[in-house]
Amino acid sequence: MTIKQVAEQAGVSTASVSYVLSGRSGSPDGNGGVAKATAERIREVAGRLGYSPDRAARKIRTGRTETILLSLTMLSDPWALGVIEAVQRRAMPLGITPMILADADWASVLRGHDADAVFIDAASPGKQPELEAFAGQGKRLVVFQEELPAAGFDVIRSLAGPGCVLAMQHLLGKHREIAILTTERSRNNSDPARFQPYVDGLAAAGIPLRNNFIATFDRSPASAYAAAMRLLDRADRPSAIYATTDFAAMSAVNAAQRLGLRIGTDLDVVGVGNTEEGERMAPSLTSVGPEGFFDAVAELLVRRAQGDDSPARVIDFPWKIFVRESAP
Amino acid sequence: MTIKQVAEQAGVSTASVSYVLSGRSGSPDGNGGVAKATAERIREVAGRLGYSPDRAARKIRTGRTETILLSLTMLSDPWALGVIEAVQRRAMPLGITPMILADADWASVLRGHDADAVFIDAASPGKQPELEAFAGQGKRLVVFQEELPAAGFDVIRSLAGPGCVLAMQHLLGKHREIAILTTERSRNNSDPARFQPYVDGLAAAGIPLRNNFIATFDRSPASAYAAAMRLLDRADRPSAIYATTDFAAMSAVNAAQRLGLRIGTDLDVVGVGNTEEGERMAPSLTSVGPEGFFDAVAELLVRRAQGDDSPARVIDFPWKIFVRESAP
DNA sequence: CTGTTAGCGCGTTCAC
DNA sequence: GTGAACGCGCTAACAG
Repeated sequence: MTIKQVAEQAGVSTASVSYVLSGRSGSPDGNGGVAKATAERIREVAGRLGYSPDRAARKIRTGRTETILLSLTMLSDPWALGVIEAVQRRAMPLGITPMILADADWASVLRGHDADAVFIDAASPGKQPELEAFAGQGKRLVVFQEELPAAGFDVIRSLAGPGCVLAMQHLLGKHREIAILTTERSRNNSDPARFQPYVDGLAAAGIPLRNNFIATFDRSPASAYAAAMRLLDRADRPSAIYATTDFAAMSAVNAAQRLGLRIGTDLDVVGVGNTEEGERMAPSLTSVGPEGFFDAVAELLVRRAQGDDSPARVIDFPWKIFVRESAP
Repeated sequence: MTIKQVAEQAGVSTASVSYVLSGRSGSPDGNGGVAKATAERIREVAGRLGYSPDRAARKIRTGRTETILLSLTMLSDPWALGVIEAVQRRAMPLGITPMILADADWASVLRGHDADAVFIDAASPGKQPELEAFAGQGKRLVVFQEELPAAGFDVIRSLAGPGCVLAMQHLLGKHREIAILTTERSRNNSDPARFQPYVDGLAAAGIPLRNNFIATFDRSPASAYAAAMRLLDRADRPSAIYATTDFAAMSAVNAAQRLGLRIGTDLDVVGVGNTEEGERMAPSLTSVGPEGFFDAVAELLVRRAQGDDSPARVIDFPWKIFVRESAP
């Protein structure tokens, strides 16, 4: 089905078909200077033949793909679902399709695939040159990262640092045996916002750092569960766990329950991210997080996808603590 | 960065650049009849300029996008993650990028976006004409569905029916108060494979069907959780729950635990799908499911994406029951 | 006001 | 190793 076949069937030129179906240019009736009757006939034929323009061909001329790419590292994380859902809701009504790239190397994919806007949820600060290069090629990026400047691409961040301080303060009000469940990356301080508050919080309370109270996991729920088990399945287990993501906190709760520990009594757990899933689980999860974050991401992406050319910005979100059953 | 700029810089024609960089056609050295030295120079220039071909332009000529589209209805379902992970693993090494379409109307997206192969995880039988139309346009579809014939598109199914019979038999060995947690769609018998075994199983055991032992949920985990609560939070609660997905079963376990019920003692829960998450949760989930399913899906998709033109097939997977703690 | 002609953009590939 | 046509849709310029 090409535009040419539609034009033939309708007895007009391809130009007329294009004008009518893309609704661009010319008169405000949306027919681009084509008589109403003709426009109607064209639409009828296009409908009958099931024609719809080849996006690739269109892209070559217009530079637009009507697409937003979401590069998400950990799809199993409710955080990712939050992003997807918000973007979906905002973009679909405008005819923009959100495509998800799971846990892949965004750099290599971005090289070839062109979306009108791209969201990247995990870029180490070292990738800044690469990101700048893409931005220089005219790709519109929105990067979720806590340390990068807005060097040609938007940076959206949510100040996890102060938020995590709140989480630790909450636990320190009742506990001294506090373990941390975090990612390897975080632990190496390539992402200090979530790890440092643990160290500083203990130090401020005069509690020494214990190596066997530090457990790390990689991106799979399985490994978070195993890491939590390592912390809990022994005599000198901690009385509280500070988990650097909600999903890890949920795994910790599962592990604790498996061991017969009562959450909120034998063990307090605090997560980071304040996801809906955490709020809903039993027991509900105490967590720190931003408010309105997903909608802001969606809003920004859609604006950029529609060609907003204003200077790149850094957008911050304040965090607060949501106290629930897992750490009363 | 276009092919023309690379050609200029290297002092050759665009044809030579294309031959070298796409590695197609002609001589087996992969240079398409371009001298080694020239090929080297071209590669060097392309690398220096950071060139990479525009996929849209390439698609217009070759008809290939090097892309597989996965239309997945419920990303939060571990089942979806299983599909993604398997396809990722199989496709990436071949330079094929899997793109995910979350919970969207595949029909409208498919109209415009062209992937080399498309996986659709939820198509009601009524959509057959639409699917056939797409297949007729040369789109390669793989549909996960239990009733459709292979009408121009591949159908992969896993005989949930017999599997669910196993699940019910397992519960009927110990219980008479068995509730079902299922989707609205399933209940209307638009997907009888998972619902009918419940009805038939009870009938065969001479147990009357009770309307208040039937609870339905839609695609969100929240609603599965709420549905489970409706079943459990009352005096005449069932002693076992047959959930038509693993993710619903997990929600039921959470709900039961919140109510203080002991899983495997006060309440048995069986899921459908046999997901890794279910296996890992505490208590581990008894479930029925196929073996090797994800890899088969990935294998088929990749073959189709690479142009396999053999007749469309229906592929079946036998199911078995995996007995674990949630229903010993 | 209605419609067409023709060239563009980019990578591929046939014929020389 | 190259020239040039090709595929598809968009749109400026032009003609009735």
